[in-house]
Amino acid sequence: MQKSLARRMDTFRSRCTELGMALTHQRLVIYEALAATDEHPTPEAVYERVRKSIPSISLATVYKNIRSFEDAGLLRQVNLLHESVRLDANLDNHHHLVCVQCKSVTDIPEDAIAPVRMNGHAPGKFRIQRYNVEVLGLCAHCASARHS
Amino acid sequence: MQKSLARRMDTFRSRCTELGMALTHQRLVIYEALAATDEHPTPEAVYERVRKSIPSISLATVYKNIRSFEDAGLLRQVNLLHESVRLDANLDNHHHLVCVQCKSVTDIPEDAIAPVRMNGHAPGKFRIQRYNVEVLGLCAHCASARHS
DNA sequence: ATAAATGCAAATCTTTTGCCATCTC
DNA sequence: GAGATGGCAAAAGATTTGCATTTAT
Repeated sequence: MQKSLARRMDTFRSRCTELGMALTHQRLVIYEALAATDEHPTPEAVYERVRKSIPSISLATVYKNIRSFEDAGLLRQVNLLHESVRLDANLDNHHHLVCVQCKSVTDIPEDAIAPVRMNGHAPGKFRIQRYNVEVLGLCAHCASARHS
Repeated sequence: MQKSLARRMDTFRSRCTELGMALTHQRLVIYEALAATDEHPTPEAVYERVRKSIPSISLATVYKNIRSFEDAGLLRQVNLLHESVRLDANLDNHHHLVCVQCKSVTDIPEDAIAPVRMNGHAPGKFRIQRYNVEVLGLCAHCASARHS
């Protein structure tokens, strides 16, 4: 079951208090816009939505808060993994090891991972073509740096 | 086994010819820079590398060619999935259905997918934290639009 | 010779920053 | 009232575009 909007807002409020983040009107509206949808909006899209209730809000404020929410663990980027576009000339099907710390990306062959399968029914009428697995964790280097 | 650089360059040449793309010096050098590494460089990084052999090359040329290579299926973005940053307030562990056509992203609960496991040994000394699965394919809407 | 590709500069888009006014605690 | 936050405008970055020149076929 998905967490209800009300519960998410509660979590939001407590976490803000916990971190000493002021509960401003704009913050509440921005977070609600995010928590109320599962459409993975862009910052721009969030801005447009929030503008409906706070026409004077600034795009910079939206960006600043998105940042704060990420830092607070209240938000994730769908691709939190790489700071910018990354390219890959390896056309063989493969998966990635992504270091959550240094953001390095390492290819792993497709067969290094047990075949992924949906449990039961495919959701909706989605026509599956392939699976992309990102293995998140700490690379050897970052893992050992932790011991310092 | 990974395809050798030489083989990749062969594929590159044939595909270019096939598509009527001129085999310019810059193109060869750019593609080689990409094919010779698995470091997932940014466009900027590619530019810097290519500049070593063609100091006069323009960043715009690098961008233009990256585009062409993607279109030609000679290159993939690691996150080919979304055109820009996408946000997600759903903090529960979950996976994504990504429509390769309309780029829509839909959450699916973690347990909709059979637990992912590495076959045998974890590569290197990578310390695995969690798995992120992207199920790529066509959403119901785009799948049906195909029949037109 | 023709069509495509390059290089350059300017344009566009996205995201961040600095600073003062304002608001929360 | 002190410190955090918002708004605005400017800055910084990333990517694209237009156009004249050069290059591949």
